[in-house]
Amino acid sequence: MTIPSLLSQQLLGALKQALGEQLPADFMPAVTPSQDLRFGDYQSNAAMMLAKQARCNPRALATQVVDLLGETEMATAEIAGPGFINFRIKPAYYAERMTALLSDERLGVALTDKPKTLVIDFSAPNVAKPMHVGHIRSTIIGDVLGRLARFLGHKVITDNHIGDWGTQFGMILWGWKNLLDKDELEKDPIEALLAVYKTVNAKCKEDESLLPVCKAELVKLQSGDEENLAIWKQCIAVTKTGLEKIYNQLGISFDYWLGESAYNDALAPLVDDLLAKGIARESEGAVCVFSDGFHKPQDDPFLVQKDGEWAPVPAIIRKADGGFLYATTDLATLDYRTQNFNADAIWYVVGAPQEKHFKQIFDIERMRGVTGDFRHVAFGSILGKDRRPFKTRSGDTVSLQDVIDEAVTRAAKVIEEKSSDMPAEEKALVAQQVGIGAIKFAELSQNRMSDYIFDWDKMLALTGDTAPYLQNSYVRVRSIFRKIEGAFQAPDTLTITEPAEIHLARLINRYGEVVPSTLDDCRPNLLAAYLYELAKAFHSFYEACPVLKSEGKMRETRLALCELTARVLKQGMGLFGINMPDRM
RNA sequence: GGCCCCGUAGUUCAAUGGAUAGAACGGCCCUCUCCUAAAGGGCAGAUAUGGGUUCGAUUCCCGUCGGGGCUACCA
Repeated sequence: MTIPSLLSQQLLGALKQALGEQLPADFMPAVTPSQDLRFGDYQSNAAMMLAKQARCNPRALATQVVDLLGETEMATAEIAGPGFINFRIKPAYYAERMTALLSDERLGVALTDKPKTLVIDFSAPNVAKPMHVGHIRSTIIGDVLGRLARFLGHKVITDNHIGDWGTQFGMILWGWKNLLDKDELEKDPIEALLAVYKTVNAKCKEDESLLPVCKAELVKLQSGDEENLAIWKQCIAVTKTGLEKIYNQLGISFDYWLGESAYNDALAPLVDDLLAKGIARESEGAVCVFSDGFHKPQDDPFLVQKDGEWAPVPAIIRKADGGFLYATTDLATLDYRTQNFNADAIWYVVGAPQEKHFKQIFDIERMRGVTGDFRHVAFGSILGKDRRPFKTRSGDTVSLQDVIDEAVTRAAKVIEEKSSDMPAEEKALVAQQVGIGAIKFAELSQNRMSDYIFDWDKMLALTGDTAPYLQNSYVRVRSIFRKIEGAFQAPDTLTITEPAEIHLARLINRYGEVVPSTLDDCRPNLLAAYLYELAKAFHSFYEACPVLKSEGKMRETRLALCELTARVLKQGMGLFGINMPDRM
């Protein structure tokens, strides 16, 4: 059990005594880490909240509660300000918990008591288009949510819902037959396909007669033409190979690659079913789902205000020409996941602009009586220097492979400067770990909802609040352990006294609180901030408290602090899919 | 027009309604005969604007200004 939950229980007991009947039945006092260490380790504002309801003086209530709490083995409570109850944890208590952590593989992170079957839908690039920086957010955040959920005991299914059935195939098919450079296809398949697509796209703009020809190719594909199907399959195959290459470099993998095309056969019956149930109806030739009036107009994803009136914005699930859309596929995909995977939670890691789309999808499920923890884990846009979103349609953005290459190159350069004597093979490996780590950490340390401006130097920075900073603290620990004789022996007791030791102990003990809360709100930046703080505390400790030169209990304690710091850093960064090198 | 997101140091980002708003980069000043200086210690510097709710507001509510997104047959 974490320290704040223990404190919360103690506090509840004291509040019950103090307030008796006046305490609300299901009240659980919040105990949170203090923002400023001058106010102790943890604080609660429960007295201020309750005093209002009970109509008493908050400071008086807090004083009464603090008297009841008294001093425990764990902490001393004190009152401050308008009625804060501050808890100061005793170093000996931290020490005691740490000896337990030394033999705990989970380092204090409890398994969830409500395991879910969770499908995470992320990355989802399009076939025949290379991944660009815009795919970074979904890919990295989705992967991390999967790792976190698994670690916490959920059954996780990751699914790459690739765009393999879009209208772009009309142009690609025509281009494949008329323009494709077979040599280029050998060398860099995705680039070759992209080039074809771009060329055809340009040609269509010049020559209006071409577009219908491309559309005809698409229709042929969709009606099962063998030649076109064969080409289409090849496009998917080469794209997948290219994508795998990038995912491998990033250390990311998927349980399934169920693209849009996997749901083709389900679309027509789905629309028929929605029509039969009266959830969808025809309008202007298309089949649409309209508002059922469940929500207030301003919260209704099927309504928009126009000229002072609420006008319908239906979800179209079948076009007037009979074609199906994004929404149709997503509904069919959701059905598949709930039925075949028995998913009770489905999280979509998709950009914020699609918020309305998902609100509609989830609302249609509500109308159909399908329930579950369906979430749109949205994130902000990556902007160009002009503060406008990168244009993905025109294709002139930075490719993900270029970002990776540049990151590794930059890391390699620093390694060459700092550790020129390292074997070449290790240099290459460390450059990979540092470079990729830098990219991932730059993404994960940001609030996922914020837009950010793409900047090479920021994304690939190797100093400051970055992965290499954390990796370096790990490296420093490993370096210490290389210098002691024999393996690390966990001592039975620890004695922490120095401020730097206490602070490090405080943060190590907090790991078990941070990991679950990071998943609760799908906010990797909480864990990133914690890990950075831990690394920072370690670097300070490292400067202030010599380990190898100390003796006896002090040395044992410091070695244990080093060991636990390293374990937390390694495991925490592992949850981010970032590797920690032993040397750098 | 309506709905959603956003506006914090020179720059890029943090902050479940909490106390003196944190970092990083950049700038200035210190620390390597000492476990990896990819480090540590210090200085300067910010909540767009006007109201409201609250013991307390960067956070919640209303208005103004500014940026972005969405707003029926693309994904």
